[in-house]
Amino acid sequence: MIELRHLRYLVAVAEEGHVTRAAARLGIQQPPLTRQIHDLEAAVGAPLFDRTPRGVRLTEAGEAVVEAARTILDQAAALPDLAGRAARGERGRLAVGYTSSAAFHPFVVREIRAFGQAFPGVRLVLEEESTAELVRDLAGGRLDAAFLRAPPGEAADLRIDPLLEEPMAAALPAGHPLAARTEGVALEDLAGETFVLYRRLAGPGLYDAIIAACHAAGFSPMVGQEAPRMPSTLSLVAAGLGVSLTPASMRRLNVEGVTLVPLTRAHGLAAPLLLATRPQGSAAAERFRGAILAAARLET
Amino acid sequence: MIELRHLRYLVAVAEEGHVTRAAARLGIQQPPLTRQIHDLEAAVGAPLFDRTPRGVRLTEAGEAVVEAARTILDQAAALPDLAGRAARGERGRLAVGYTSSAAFHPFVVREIRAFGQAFPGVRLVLEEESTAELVRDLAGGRLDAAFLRAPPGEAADLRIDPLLEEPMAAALPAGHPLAARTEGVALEDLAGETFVLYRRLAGPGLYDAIIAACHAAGFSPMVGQEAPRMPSTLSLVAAGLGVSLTPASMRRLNVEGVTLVPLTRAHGLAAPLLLATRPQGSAAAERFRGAILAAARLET
DNA sequence: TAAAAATACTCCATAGGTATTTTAT
DNA sequence: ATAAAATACCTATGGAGTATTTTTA
Repeated sequence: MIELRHLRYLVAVAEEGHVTRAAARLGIQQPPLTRQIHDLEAAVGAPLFDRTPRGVRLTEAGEAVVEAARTILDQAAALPDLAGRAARGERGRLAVGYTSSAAFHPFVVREIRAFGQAFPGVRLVLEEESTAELVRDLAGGRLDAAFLRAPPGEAADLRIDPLLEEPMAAALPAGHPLAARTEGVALEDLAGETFVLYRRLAGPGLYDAIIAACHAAGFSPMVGQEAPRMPSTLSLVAAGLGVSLTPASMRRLNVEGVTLVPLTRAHGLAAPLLLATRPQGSAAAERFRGAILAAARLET
Repeated sequence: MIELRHLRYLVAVAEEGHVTRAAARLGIQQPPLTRQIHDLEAAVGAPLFDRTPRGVRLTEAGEAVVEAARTILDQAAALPDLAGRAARGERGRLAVGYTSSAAFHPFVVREIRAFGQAFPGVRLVLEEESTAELVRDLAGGRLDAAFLRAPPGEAADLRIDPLLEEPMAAALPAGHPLAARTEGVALEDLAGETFVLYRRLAGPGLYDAIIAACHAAGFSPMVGQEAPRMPSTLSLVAAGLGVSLTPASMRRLNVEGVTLVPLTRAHGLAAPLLLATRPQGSAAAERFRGAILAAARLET
């Protein structure tokens, strides 16, 4: 059975061109070294050295094997470093998910990119999914981290870290009388409007927060249409089916026929950005969480 | 010190997810296997497995190391095959030289290409040099084989194998009266012409053979110009400085202003093609020589 | 509590050491 | 004649075996 020891000895003898000198360099005696070289020759099935009275010289088979042995030894020598970097989360795979509404948040985009550049050894896998799917995939281990807009209900023991509180904006059809009010509209101004809302599939979220804020503003919103995803909400607004309330960062979507106006007097309504991770996640996941939390702290 | 044994054991445990089962598969007992895995973890500086009451599971460091270990083990397992193929001359480096006049011989071109395709593991290095340089480089070990046009003098114990006898052709300037004689010219027809000859730097060769053939044909050629390389000979003919005699395969050069006409009645004048090799050359060189000699035997 | 890994020790195979012979120039 | 590799034989390190304890879901 070939061992790395054989390869180390082979390389030493090849470099010295001399079994006795190589033995000295290896800190062993000549006879055992000779024996190991013979064992290796038997294992590879070909003579590796031509013996001369002044030393030894590599055969062609020897040349080929030494070359291969060097790369093998280098790879083996790199194992501790490799293991250390994997353990420190500097390499591996990191699957990050986000809801459609988080996808347009500049913070999310910027920080994912920054992490990828800081740790090129980590292969980033990105998934845009619904909140329910994100939670399921996190619990199932298919995701390591997810950016959410609202805390999932009694979610399978996930760590939820609040990152940012983003102001809301009113999404109005282009021709709407309030669309010209670039300085902002108050929530009260929308009383009497028909609302198009993003309907989360599981647990309380933005939907309920909006209803509650409207009540705080003194009216009960009329909900005309529910959309399964945040971007479709804006499409429905563009189609004139009503107005909506979205995180301000949705401005990035630039949907034609929709104007986003800042929401003044929001009655506590805001769009939180959350990071969900599994407790004791992978090292890369821990590193990611640390980087994201630090960035969020800087942001506020 | 990490040995391949450690890596073999690591892979087995990783595949079984179970130290005891892996030990059975490896034909050893569980405690020594546990010990070897611990030794590897110490050498690598990171835990490779998470221990559970139902077995073990790779850590991220473990994943990374197992992946690297697999490629290392594959490379080590390939060593015997590698050595065997190197010993049989199916891989390595082969430096082949040829004189400028052999470079245009279809046999040389074809057989070098055929060898390269038959043994893709052999890196072919080609050199076009003067005969003297070829002989020197062969002796110095910088070349493994060389195609020559004439045997070198008392050359440093090289093996010389005659390959082919190629007919000669008369190289005439385009406007020359004999250039129209496509059926061929006799050597005698060239009596009285001025000759441009390829002057070999060392030893007797084509030059002397031509002089001798002319004498046999009953005249003493007038040598007007000597060229250092076969192709330049044709340039000088094109420039109208005389006629020349070259191997028929020089037709391939297609020098403008020069017509090559077959030489009938050559008085024994022919251009031999020779292969020079070192005795006890490399395995690849021996293989090459064998292939070339076999091809030459088929040719005639 | 049960299955598996870890520990403690014992043994022996083999890497390595010592002495000497053989080989090739 | 000489330097180096090969052979013969011995020693002892450490890989493997046996028995037992510890761990954790």
